[in-house]
Amino acid sequence: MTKIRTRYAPSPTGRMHVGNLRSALYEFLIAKHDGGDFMLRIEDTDQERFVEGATEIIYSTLEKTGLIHDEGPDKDGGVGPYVQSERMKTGIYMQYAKELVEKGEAYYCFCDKERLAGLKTEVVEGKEISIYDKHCLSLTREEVEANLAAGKPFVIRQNIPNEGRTTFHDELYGDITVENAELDDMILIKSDGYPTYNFANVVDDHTMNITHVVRGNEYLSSSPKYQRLYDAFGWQSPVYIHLPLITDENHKKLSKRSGHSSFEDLLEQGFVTEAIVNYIALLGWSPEDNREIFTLEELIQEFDYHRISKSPAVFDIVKLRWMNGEYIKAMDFDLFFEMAEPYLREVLKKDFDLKKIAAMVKTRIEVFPDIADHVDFFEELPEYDAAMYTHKKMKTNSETSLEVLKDILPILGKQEDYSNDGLYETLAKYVEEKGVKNGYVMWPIRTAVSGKQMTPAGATEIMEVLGKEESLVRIRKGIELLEHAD
RNA sequence: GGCUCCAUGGUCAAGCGGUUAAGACAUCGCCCUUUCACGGCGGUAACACGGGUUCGAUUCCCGUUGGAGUCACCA
Repeated sequence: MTKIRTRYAPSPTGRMHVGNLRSALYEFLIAKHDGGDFMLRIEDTDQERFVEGATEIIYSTLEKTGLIHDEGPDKDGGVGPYVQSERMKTGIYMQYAKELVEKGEAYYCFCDKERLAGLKTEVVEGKEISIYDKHCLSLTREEVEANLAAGKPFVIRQNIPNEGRTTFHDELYGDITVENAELDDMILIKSDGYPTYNFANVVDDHTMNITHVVRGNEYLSSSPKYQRLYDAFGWQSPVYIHLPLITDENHKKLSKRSGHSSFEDLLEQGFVTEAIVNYIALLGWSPEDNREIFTLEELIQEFDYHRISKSPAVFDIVKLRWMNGEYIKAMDFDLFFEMAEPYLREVLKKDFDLKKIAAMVKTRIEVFPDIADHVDFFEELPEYDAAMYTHKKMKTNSETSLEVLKDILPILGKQEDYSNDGLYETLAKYVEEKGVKNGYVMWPIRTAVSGKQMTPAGATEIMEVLGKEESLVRIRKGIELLEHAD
């Protein structure tokens, strides 16, 4: 059995879409699970769509996610990716295209844009399709030579007969057959001399000895054309694995409009790389057991492409959030603090013990930006309503709270030890003397020092962070508020 | 519209002829608790429809319906 060789073949047109990231991940996993090789090939044959810096985004994304390619032309002493515009310089694509022309499997076409536009037909409102009419196929060899000699712009088209049918095999979807008449004579070489994606893809996959072509199933319908290309060359076609689409909540192909369609979007929204990779791995694939949390290493171990699903999967940001929360909870504290600090500093300008606050918040957030809502009250006591002092279960209301706060104010005023433990001890004593439930006194205090319905910690922990002075100020404010209630 | 693919709860999904049809997210309730969250326990919720095949269909076949993808000198 030969080694599995897969490739990720993105075009540098912007940020890395999660659909593409998943393709890259599966291509990587399929190869690695089998001890094979994973290649990277930059498909930059479209000069118009090329986006400055997009190639760098691809590199950095793959590096961050750990999807490191194995092989490629030497570049600065390292393993570079294959780059089509570089390969183009060797004339490889044109050479192969001409081979097909010789075989009668392709032909020169000199039709201009206007003529092509005339071929378009509107099939349903707003949608138009165009099938080339093989006009230039009838050109004689002499006519072609003459046109070429005259420097007339040309493209090279694949010659697909109008008769018969073409079948290809997909590992997941099985045999798929289409009528040749349904297939358009697609362009192989563009008038600027560059190959089209379709053609470069076939030539490169073959010359790079790719054994498993893994791609999104939006390519399913053009695969018969690829198959005909392999057949025309007399090449053995690779194993095809078409991946189910990732859709948005409306079951449409995930697009930029969803706002979280790219890896970079997700990072900016406070997701961690490992959680993103983990979640994406599970969109369209599931392990034999019910496990959901996987490291990349574990995925390599478990990934069996036969278990890839055939139906599209909705990208569920809510579940990703949950998973991200799991990763944050499991994260080493120092690393967590490093990542959380910028978010903390954004809302906390005063001199707080950020580590203590970070620890409070670690198990309660799903993504880093959640931090702000949890901790903003430390910076400044928010406006709040006296009704907040009423808690059914704690059996508290404005009156009981006022009484407790008034009782406790002098006690806390004398208190020197403002550590969580020290404060708790003092308050516990008061609770005991009074013969009430913990919450009966903790609730009003917590409310007074935070002004919030929910906080990341209890009353004493909050006071510890706030310090004596600020704690007392806030309790006095609470008393004032309650006295002027009604 | 042609062609192609897909079809188990709201979402991700297990299942591959006989099951009380798993599990996770979300949702709801209870417990825990110095509030909320975390955690624990439990509940609601699914085989699109119609024909076959079979002793028996969620599972196999056909059709219907529904959804998606695709139909460029873009990838």
